[in-house]
Amino acid sequence: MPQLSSGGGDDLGANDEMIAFKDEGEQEEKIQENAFTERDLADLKSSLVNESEINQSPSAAVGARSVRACVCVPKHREHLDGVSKHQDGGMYKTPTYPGYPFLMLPDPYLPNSSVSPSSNKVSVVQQSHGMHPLTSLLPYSNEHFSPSPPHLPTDMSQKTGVHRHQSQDLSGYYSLPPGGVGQITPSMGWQSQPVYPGLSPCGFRQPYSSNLSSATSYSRFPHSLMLGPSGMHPTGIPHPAIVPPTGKQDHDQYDRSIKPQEVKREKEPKKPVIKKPLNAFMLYMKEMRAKVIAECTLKESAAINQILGRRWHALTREEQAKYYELARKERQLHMQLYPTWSARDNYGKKKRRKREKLQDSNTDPGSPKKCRARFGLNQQTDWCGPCRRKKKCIRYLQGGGCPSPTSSDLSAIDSPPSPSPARHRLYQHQHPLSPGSSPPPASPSSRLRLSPPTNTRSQTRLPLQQSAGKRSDLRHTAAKHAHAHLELSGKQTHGSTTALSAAKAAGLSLKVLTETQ
DNA sequence: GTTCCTTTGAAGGCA
DNA sequence: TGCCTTCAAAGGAAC
Repeated sequence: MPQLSSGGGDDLGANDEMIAFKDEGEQEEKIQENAFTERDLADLKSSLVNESEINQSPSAAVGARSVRACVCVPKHREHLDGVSKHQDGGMYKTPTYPGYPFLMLPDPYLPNSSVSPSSNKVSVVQQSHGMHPLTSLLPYSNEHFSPSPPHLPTDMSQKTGVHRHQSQDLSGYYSLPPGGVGQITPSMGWQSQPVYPGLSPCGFRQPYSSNLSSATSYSRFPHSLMLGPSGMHPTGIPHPAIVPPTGKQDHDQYDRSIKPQEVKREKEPKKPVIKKPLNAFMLYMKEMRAKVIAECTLKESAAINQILGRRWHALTREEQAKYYELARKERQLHMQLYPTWSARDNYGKKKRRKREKLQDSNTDPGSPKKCRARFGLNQQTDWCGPCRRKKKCIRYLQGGGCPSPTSSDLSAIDSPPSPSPARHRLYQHQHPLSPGSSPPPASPSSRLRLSPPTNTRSQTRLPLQQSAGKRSDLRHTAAKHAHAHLELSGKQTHGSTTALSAAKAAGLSLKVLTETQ
């Protein structure tokens, strides 16, 4: 795991944090800075039209790459290298993101995001799936908080705005409070820093000009989440991390604010949910997902994520460092915006039922706690009977109750040394093919898995076939695609740790792994 | 409509 | 302090 040395320290306002990104696009930046003309704007509009046409026939855009389908596997090694290079380029140089990072600021949350006026430079058209999440870095530039850009066309937001939804009709997306951010055109939002200085009808700029002048990232947060008093940040600036309480679906409803749902929503205002800032891997996934989908014609996120996890490990430290740095800034910004927010605030949304179930387990004879107590096990250190879980009894969670341990279970419990699951995985990570190494504690579901040490999770994950369990053949098929992809990549990276881990993650047998080695 | 799957990393809670 | 859990994104599939 690349540990960032945080060269410039963690101070949010450090200018050095912007240097790296500025260097990459400095040339274009200067050019664009001087070249913004009405002609550019016209080109921009034209590009928007073109993009719109492209979006109407996505197959055309993806088709070429999709031809490879799952056949992308054979070229994997090269592909991987290509991806790595492409990532570099994609992040900073590739023509896919012309002028990046200063010429565009598409909304990472906007599938159809095309351009952004966020920069006081000329925005350029951006393919939806090509939109670069690292545009989050853009706002970190002081430049975006410079005084109101005189060259910014007044109608620019209307032409090049960031929006989050597929529809071309922007007018209906935003129901913004009068006198608030609503005065920002729909395309303006978190990524429209250049607009802040001039806007601020609701005190938009003031809170930020001081605190976030040099290290801010709004890009990840959808402008569509610009909330009224209930959802707006105390600073008066709606942070895109704020989402309606019930998640994506509500979010969509919220965006399509002219729909009747909003009326109902207004009647029942709910406390907005501030999402967690994305970590490095999540940022990486957001960027690479589209590529993987196109290359492998996979649609199932689970399979895609496996590949992405594999590729993540294949990245160099420098490549990963970019994402770690971005994630760090995201967290810092998030921390500044919501100093009182805690990840705990969002606990229980998805797992509420499961937690309720766990709570119930405390009163159930089959609960892990009582299970251990029943068999005289140490509540903290001993395994919970047959499932060998420390704190949760898998069988109980499956609904079968915590069974009585068998003799072998008890012997396993008693047999010293009994490494903790994490230690066991760490050992396996260090000695992946160690003859005496026993498999990690069985877990029927990844939901119940134990968290391995950092960067070892994928290497110790149960084979997908197991975790898939009762999944349909379709799901298996999708997963197998990922497996095949991973398998061959593992072979082609012959002997590499990452290949091994990927192969293991893909459920390859030890025999296969050995042969691969 | 909700949950699961799948990944890694961050953060919080618990013992 | 170490371990464990939950959430963050994504979207198809299953329930």
